[in-house]
Amino acid sequence: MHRVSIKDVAREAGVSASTVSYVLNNTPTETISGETRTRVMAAVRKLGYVPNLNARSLSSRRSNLIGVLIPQTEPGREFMFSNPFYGELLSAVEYTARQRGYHLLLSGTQEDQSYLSIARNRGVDGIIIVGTYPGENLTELKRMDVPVVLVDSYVRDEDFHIIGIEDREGARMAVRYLIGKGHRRIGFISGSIRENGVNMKRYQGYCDALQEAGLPLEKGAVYSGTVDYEYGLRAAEEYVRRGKAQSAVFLTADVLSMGFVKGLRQMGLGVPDDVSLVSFDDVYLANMACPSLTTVHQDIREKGRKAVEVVLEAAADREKRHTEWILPLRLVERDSVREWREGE
Amino acid sequence: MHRVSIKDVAREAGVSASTVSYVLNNTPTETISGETRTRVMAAVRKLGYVPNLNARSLSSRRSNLIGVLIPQTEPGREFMFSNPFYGELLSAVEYTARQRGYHLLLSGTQEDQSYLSIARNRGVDGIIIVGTYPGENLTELKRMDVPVVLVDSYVRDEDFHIIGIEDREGARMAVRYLIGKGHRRIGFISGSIRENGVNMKRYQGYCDALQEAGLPLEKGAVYSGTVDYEYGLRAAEEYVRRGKAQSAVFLTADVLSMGFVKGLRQMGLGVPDDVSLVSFDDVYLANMACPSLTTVHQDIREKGRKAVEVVLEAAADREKRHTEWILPLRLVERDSVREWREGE
DNA sequence: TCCGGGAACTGAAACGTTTAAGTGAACAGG
DNA sequence: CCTGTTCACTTAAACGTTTCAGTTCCCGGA
Repeated sequence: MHRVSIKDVAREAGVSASTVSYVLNNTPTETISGETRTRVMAAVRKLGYVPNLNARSLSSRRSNLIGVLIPQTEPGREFMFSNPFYGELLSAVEYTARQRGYHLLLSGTQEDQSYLSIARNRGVDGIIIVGTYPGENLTELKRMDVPVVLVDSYVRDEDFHIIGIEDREGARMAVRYLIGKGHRRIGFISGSIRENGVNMKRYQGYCDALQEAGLPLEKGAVYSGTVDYEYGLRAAEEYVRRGKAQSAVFLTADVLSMGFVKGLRQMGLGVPDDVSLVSFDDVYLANMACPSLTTVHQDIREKGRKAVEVVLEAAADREKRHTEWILPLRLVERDSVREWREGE
Repeated sequence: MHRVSIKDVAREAGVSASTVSYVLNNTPTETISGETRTRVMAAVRKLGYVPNLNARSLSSRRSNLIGVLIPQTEPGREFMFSNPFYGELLSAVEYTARQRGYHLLLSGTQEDQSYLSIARNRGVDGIIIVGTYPGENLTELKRMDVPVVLVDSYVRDEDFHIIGIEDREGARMAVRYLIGKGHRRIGFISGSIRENGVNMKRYQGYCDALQEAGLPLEKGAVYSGTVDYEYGLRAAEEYVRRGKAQSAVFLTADVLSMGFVKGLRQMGLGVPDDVSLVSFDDVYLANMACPSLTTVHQDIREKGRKAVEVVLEAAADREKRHTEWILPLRLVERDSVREWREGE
């Protein structure tokens, strides 16, 4: 079965292949007569022709393809979306890209290199990398001269575009809120706190808030593991084992909260009656949870949309090496915090 | 900046381009000497060469790309993953594909045609379509002579591969379970019940179970809308408005349950105290919910894995026009159902 | 009548691979 | 010494576009 190509259309319409190409890419209208144009389009329709995008990419060096790299949080674990945040972000990215006539080349990533060399040679027009990557790949990335947008990464580099949020400020906002509700001893639960990582930033915000309220920083109030439901469960156990010293907790992701709440419940404790908590992200889950979560809201759709816009702008104008977009945060009050009275 | 091509490697290694190609695709080892092989590999490494996959696809008519089409449930709504089921499925698909050396070309779909003509011309090696599509596209799909796997679709066609579950049987299992717990009046909440659709199948299962227990089918016990959290909320309101006639409810998706539970709670009703419910899918959310959901479990990872395997097998052997895989279901008992005593 | 110039195309090279077919050297068998 | 095989490559033709550089043709102006 012969796939119909541009030549078939040309023959059918009685013109050359290049004319067909010009019509299809509607080059400035003056150079092709209306009559030819309609004849070509008729042939296209009649034969059911659709261009071969591989050939187009090869020839034009544009692919209308955006590479998207999403972290696979644990090696060997299928569910890269163990945190629904990624699903929502991806969804927003896909939607925006599709509106603009782009498709997504999706790859999960463990912390291996392979994904890079692959993603690059599809000839993608740009790459959106979500999350945090070790620095050694970056030089490789630079070599390929393709616009790169780093979403939620701690890396700062003059050759990459950045989309992020005020992690530190957001965390401070959350903890300050708890303090405003009367809490004096506040825990911190997060993924692994690595130098310059997102969790580190949020930890700093946590410290900031305590400090400005003159509250002590307790070593035993900090829990650090992985960002998923299971760790939330474990953190709850640990919290009880350590003696339930804090009346409130700040968690760096909503999924963590989901696990934490569940873990507490299994041990007979309730939120917010026994422990208050505020978390981070405001994934749609946060509102579904019970209690619904008071959380630092970030606009995930906007983040995804922005990522696509930035990558496409940079693709159109390769002079743009570096832009930085820090999206605003706000606290959403729901039902996971209660007031704490002095001496309770 | 010149992208290094196979010719550069050839020059560097002092061989022809085709030799390089043969080495890279490691054709049967006898035909290339070990010495040449190492020299080529050295050149590849030295120059940092990586093949251009577009060119490769164009020439070899294989792309190592799988097209994945995920329904965007509502037009204009970014979150195609409003049902986390899709995220989990996609994740499993991506993981399996990556293991096999394939990448994913992702596109959301409204019920328009455009996505098809696009997906096809990337020269994907196969297409995985999730959910249900109107029939008119199918003839178009057939024309493109590419293996197609339909996941959770009602369409049966000798030219497509099918992966699904026993929807009807699963629903029956769920409702039978409720009956076993003593419930006599049981509601049904689902997305729109269209001819031959998944929801129709589950509705039939619901009817089966009632019938075999000699229970009447009540018109007012059926709620049909869209498969998302919001409709779950609205269904709860409607349930109360109609007089809370049923002591238990079967919902066709976990997200629906999430909304329903929340909606009830807002009106002062509790699950399972006032209403029992069992739902469908066993998305990871189902276990996080409170109460955790008794639900019909389907193995989403397995579904995704199978989809990739089938599509790749079919790509390797174009004689395989049609296979059908119906994955098993089982009921997972959690905390959303309580026993109902006669005359309560 | 000739010339210049624009409109409306066409020709052909290029994009970077794969792969069928071809080539030459080495070598074994007779 | 000739012939046939095998080994280890190389040649060149695709694959289906885009796009630069022509080429025709026609028309208006001098």
